[in-house]
Amino acid sequence: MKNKNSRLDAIRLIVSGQDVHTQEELLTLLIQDGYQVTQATLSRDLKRMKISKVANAYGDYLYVLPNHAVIKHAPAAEMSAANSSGSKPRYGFISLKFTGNMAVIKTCPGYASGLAYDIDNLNVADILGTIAGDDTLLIILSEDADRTKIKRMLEPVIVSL
Amino acid sequence: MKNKNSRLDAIRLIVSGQDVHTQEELLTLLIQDGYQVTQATLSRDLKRMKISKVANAYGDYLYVLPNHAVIKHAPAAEMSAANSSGSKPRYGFISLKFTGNMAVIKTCPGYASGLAYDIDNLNVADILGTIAGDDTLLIILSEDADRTKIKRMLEPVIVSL
DNA sequence: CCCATTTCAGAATATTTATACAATATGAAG
DNA sequence: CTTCATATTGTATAAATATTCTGAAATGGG
Repeated sequence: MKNKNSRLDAIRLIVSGQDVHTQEELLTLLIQDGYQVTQATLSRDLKRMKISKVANAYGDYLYVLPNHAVIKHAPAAEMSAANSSGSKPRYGFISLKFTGNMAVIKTCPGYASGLAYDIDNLNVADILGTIAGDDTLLIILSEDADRTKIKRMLEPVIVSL
Repeated sequence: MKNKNSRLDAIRLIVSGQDVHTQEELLTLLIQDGYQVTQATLSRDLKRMKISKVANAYGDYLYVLPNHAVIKHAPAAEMSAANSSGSKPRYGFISLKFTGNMAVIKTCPGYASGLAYDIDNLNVADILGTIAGDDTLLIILSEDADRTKIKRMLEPVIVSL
């Protein structure tokens, strides 16, 4: 409840789940959750996570996670690999589905970005890139990617750590 | 040169084409272009256009256009003035790969959105749309797109390493 | 034309956010 | 165990940004 990483997770969760207008407001919410911080630290946290303040349609300013341009969910998923082994998911992982030469991962709100980062760092040759929304993560595969192999490669990031 | 809409266009152009760190900086650039404004007006303009300030890797805050996942319809003139847009090359470019009817461009962190904007402005008929994340850019190609041709069309906006 | 209404923008200022600085902690290397 | 380096944070404050208040200009009936 008190180390930096858990605080960053908490911020992501709060920002993705409710309207936060100022850093002071976020500060209050975090303190209610038992975190002891100051505005200065929040400023740095938000900078590190690239969370930014943008106007919404009603003229308010809200903090939003990066890449809030939503990636449309793949329509007809033809294959689901969700929790095939019943392992405990990590990073809010919910499901993995393939369609065409893409994979779509659903996560709890706010977690797609962090998971995308981990997947990028796997440096799997058949994963050409990832794009993260708030709770959806699109993975672009190479043309000759093998789905079973991809699933196996992703397992360490999804299940453990 | 002096009405509101032309100013908004000018702001979009500046923000998409170069690094703007503060509203004061943007103010200076606009004044150089012959616009007479103040910081207060810029604050309102940026709010209206949902242009926001985000951290770029290594410490800077930059103003960026809102994330866009624009799928164009009815491609206008056939690559008419495609290369007439005065976009400068983006130095964040890392790699370009094709898969199926898509292309994936990897960039340095934070550069994908700006590059996507430039590519949209190329008005290449075979590029149906782009989706930009932070350091990854997805280009949706028409089914009969010619990869060599696409590469050639993209040359003006990317810098080969 | 005249008045009401709205849009727009500048100056001043309140609010919000970023950072310089100092303190403390952590850990590696000798 | 020291010493040096690095990381993290709070305090205080600087810097940046949003807004209030005001007035000028446009708009639009009647």
